[in-house]
Amino acid sequence: MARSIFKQMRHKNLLELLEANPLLTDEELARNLKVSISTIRLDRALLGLPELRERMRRMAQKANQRLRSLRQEEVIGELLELEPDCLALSYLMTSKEMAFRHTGIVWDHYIYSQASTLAMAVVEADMVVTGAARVRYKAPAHVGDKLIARAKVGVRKGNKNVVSVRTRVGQLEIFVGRFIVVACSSEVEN
Amino acid sequence: MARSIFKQMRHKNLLELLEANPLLTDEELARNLKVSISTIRLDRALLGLPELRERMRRMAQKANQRLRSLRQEEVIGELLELEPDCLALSYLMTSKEMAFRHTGIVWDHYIYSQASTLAMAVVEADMVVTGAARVRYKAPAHVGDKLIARAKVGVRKGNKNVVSVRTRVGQLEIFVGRFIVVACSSEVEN
DNA sequence: ACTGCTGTTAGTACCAGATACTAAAAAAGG
DNA sequence: CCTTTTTTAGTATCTGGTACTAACAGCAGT
Repeated sequence: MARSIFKQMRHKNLLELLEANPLLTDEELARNLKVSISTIRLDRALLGLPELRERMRRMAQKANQRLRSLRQEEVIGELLELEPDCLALSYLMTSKEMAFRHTGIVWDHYIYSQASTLAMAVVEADMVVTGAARVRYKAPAHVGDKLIARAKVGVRKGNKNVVSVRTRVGQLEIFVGRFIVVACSSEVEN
Repeated sequence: MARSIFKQMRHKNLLELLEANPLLTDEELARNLKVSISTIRLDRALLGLPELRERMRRMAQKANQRLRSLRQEEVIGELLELEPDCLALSYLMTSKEMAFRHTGIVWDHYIYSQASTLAMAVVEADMVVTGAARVRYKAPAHVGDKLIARAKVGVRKGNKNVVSVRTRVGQLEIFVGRFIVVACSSEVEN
């Protein structure tokens, strides 16, 4: 029973190592954790972690998609719902990289970025640009908070759309913003 | 001599195929170009193109770096001047990673981030937080533009500071923002 | 027609980093 | 001491290659 604690620790370390650097071979992992390659393979199997090549393949594929897909990945956060010219919903998990050094308070520009990209995504046009915005941060967001942003399209005047975005953490509303999103009628072609 | 033209064409096609999709195996490339695998290998050797795994490895590494840089690189730009509670100046070189893929127009949130972090930097306090902002993007910034942001501290009411930020590219003013920066008297210690 | 050269294909041996599986050794616990 | 868990060792096999050798196709020049 005592050993299973070592095992759990090793699994935790393994996950952390791969999180930090997914490009480690089993051999390097083994050296790092001071166990045999066999053990690493066994642990990976138990944890359902794919082999190096598969990990590389996935990262490469993701990178590839990111380079040409635009809409999906350029939205900061994960797009959960989209009804063009009406509303949109996105989810952003905050990590410690997004926070102020030691306070754990998330930088405002991450919240802004999620809101701004969502506001742009919800407007259906060949090309969109943020023209202006008025934003208010009602409460600080902390590392680990799950930010749910909801965009609603308001009035439209010519090529200008007013999009309201409200961001919540649980029940608490932490951010309200109003974006003027300008639709440029494919001024610059693809 | 006539065949060397075919060869050149094939090399061109090979390069284009790999540009479009770097995740093709030699076998797939061979099928695509209707030659043998040997020929593909030979061509790759001649053109100095790495094998699939190496290509994946490079992409994965790049993706890894980019993920890190996007999140960790505190987008501030370079602080050129700082006179606490008075004014500050920062410089941000825009790269293609900061732009909307096909147009070369820089995402608004990068411009916002530079301005916002500068506004926070100029306020002298143990801890600062952006409370609200009103921003206007007057002209698009393009990849390669050097953004110069200038922050000026305005009125102060209690722990709230009004900071104006103006961003220029050369002579052209592309951004104006007014930030409410809240100084928290070290509510959360380091 | 013979020779020389370029370009292409085929085939073999080998490698890294794995999987999948079997077996055995080591470490506790009872 | 015996049982069970955990770890290690070893073998066969796979993929997507490298590196190298050999053969063949086709045309050019003499």
